[in-house]
Parts: sequence; structure tokens; C-alpha cells
Amino acid sequence: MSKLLIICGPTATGKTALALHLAKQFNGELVSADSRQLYKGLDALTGKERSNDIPIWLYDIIEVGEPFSAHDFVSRANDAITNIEKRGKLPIAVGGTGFYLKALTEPIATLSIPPNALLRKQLAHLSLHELQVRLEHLDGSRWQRMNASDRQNPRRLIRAIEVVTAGITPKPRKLLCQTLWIGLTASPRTLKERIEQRVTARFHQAIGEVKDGAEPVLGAQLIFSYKQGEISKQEALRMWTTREYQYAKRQLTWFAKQKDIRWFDVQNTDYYNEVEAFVAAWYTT
RNA sequence: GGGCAGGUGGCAGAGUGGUCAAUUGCACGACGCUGUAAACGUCGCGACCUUACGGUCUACGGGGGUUCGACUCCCUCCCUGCCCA
Repeated sequence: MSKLLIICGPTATGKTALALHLAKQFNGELVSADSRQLYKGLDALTGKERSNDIPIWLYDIIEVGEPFSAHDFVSRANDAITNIEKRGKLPIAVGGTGFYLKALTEPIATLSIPPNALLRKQLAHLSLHELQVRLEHLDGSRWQRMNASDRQNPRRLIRAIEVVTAGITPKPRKLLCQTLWIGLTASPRTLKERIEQRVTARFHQAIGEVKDGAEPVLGAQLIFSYKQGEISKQEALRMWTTREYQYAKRQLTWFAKQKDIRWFDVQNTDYYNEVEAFVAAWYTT
């Protein structure tokens, strides 16, 4: 059975660096599972890391403003994985977008129901309450299954109505791979420090990547404000760091539910060797 | 030294006699999320007790006063900003 190695975890833990290292050890190629590194450009803003000899799939595949969904990700990632395997190499999915990784490994039936632009446009005018009533009428059980948070989330309600309206749910394509999940983590304090360092180091280059502040990436708006002279560099850095750290915590919340992840603390000086041994044991069986 | 404007919870900033442990935003904490996921949403956020309903205490610069009752009114002191000297 073919294998897929997965490296996940919050931002700024060195996932890509580790993945590249493992790719060299185990003859692999990377498949990025990051919803922002898909964008062309924005290297500093999204913290891309590149390699001269290891290919990284799914970097730089869309323009800013171009729509892209988890479904698109699954389909392109599957193609990449197939391609890598065909050449006898080990695919290594690496990234911090938990939903993408989950969708890739546990195919989701309704994911293949495409967005209905017209419906979305109509529903966009409705109030939260109207959306709730609409969904409850259309499919009471679907409404019942939603939790208190999602019931108050217009985006979720609209998608639910969209799914229910679409009716038939095609069978998802099952990923036939033996997966190994590796998570990188660190204490909150270390995480914050690493984020701060990273953000500071990339600030200068990031300035050049921000045009109007509307780039769909953390920090873009702040950097734009800085360019406009509205806030100081120090403030911009501090706020960007805060945003990134908040994001890291959301990622940790997400991954905490993923029970099959084997976690490694990046503060442990020997973790590269531990990961290598762990992967080797799985890879050679 | 004189005049004016202010001092409210980690920060910003509402509140101007009771319905205020105090609107709101940020930060912070926890969480949810099966086609926007670095997005989107929910909850909590003085202390203590209670499974909960709820209760007790301490708080709106310090002190004093008026009042049944003050973050809100009065006096005084301290501090900050602006203006005049």
C-alpha cells in the first residue's frame, strides 16, 4: 500500500524545514497543505520556504482574488500525490490548514457539491434569523445537527442550505494511502517568540508584497497602514505578531481533535532524530 | 502662578443619582467549524461561594460630605493634557 507522510502543526514551528529534511532522507517530495501559500507571490507574508532540489507542490498555483476551495485542494493534492508515487517517491503533505488535511485524508461526501453562486447571492441578503428559518424548513434534521455556534454563523447556514438544496451527494473519492501524522508544537511562550522573530525577519520583504492592504493574508492590512504612515513599524510588528499567534492557537485547537497525530516539541534539541527514527520505522514496514 | 479639559476594569473608550460589576471595541482565555478555513462563528473575561437558579464582597484617582441610595452631585487633595503667565 502506498504511503503518505503528513507534517502538521501551528505556524512558525518549522514544518517545511523538517519536511524538506525528511524528503532528502526518504526520497520524497512535498505537497503543501497551506491555504495561503497557494498564492503566487506573498512569499514573506505567508512564510514560504523553498528548496533547490526538493519539489514543493501546490505553491504558487493561484492569483490573489482567484477562488479556491478545500475541494480544489483535495483534487490537486491527490493529483500531486499520484504523480509523486508513480515515480516511486514518498509524498509528504505539509501545512497548517487542518481542514485541508482532514478533507484529504477523510474524504467528505458533501465537499463535492459545488457552490451555487445564484443561491448564495440571494441568501446573502437574508438576516441570520431568516437563514435559520429557511434551513430548518428545508431540512430539519440538518438544522438539528448543527451546533449552537454554527447556527449563528451565516456562512455555515448558507452552505448548509446550498448542500440541502443540491440534493444528491456523490460518493467521495477515497484516499488509499497509509498515513503517518506528525505534529510539531511548542510551548505558548516559545511559539510567540518564534512568531515574533519570523515576522520581524520578513517585515522588510513583506512591505514590498503589500499593494493595497487587501491581500487575503494576516498582516497585510497592518503593513499597509504602516506604509501609509498611520502606525509605526513597532506597532505593525506587534500587531502582526499578535495576529499570527492567535492563528497559531486556532490551529492548535483544530489539531487537538486529530487523535492520530504524533506530536514532537521543537524545543527538544533532539527532535529531528526522533522524528527520523519514527518515520523510518513506519516507512520500512 | 492663572484658565480650561480630564482622571472608569490589561488598553482604548461609553456611562452623568437607583434598572451598573459597569455599553462597546481591542487584548486575553476556551471552543466550534464536512467547498470562503491565515476564513467564518460561539462562549467566557473583578474576587469568592454555588451543579444550577443565585448569593456575598471589593471596585469607577485619594479623602471627606450630601442622599434612603453616588461612577454619576458638593468640598478638598493628588495627578495628566492644552492654553495664558
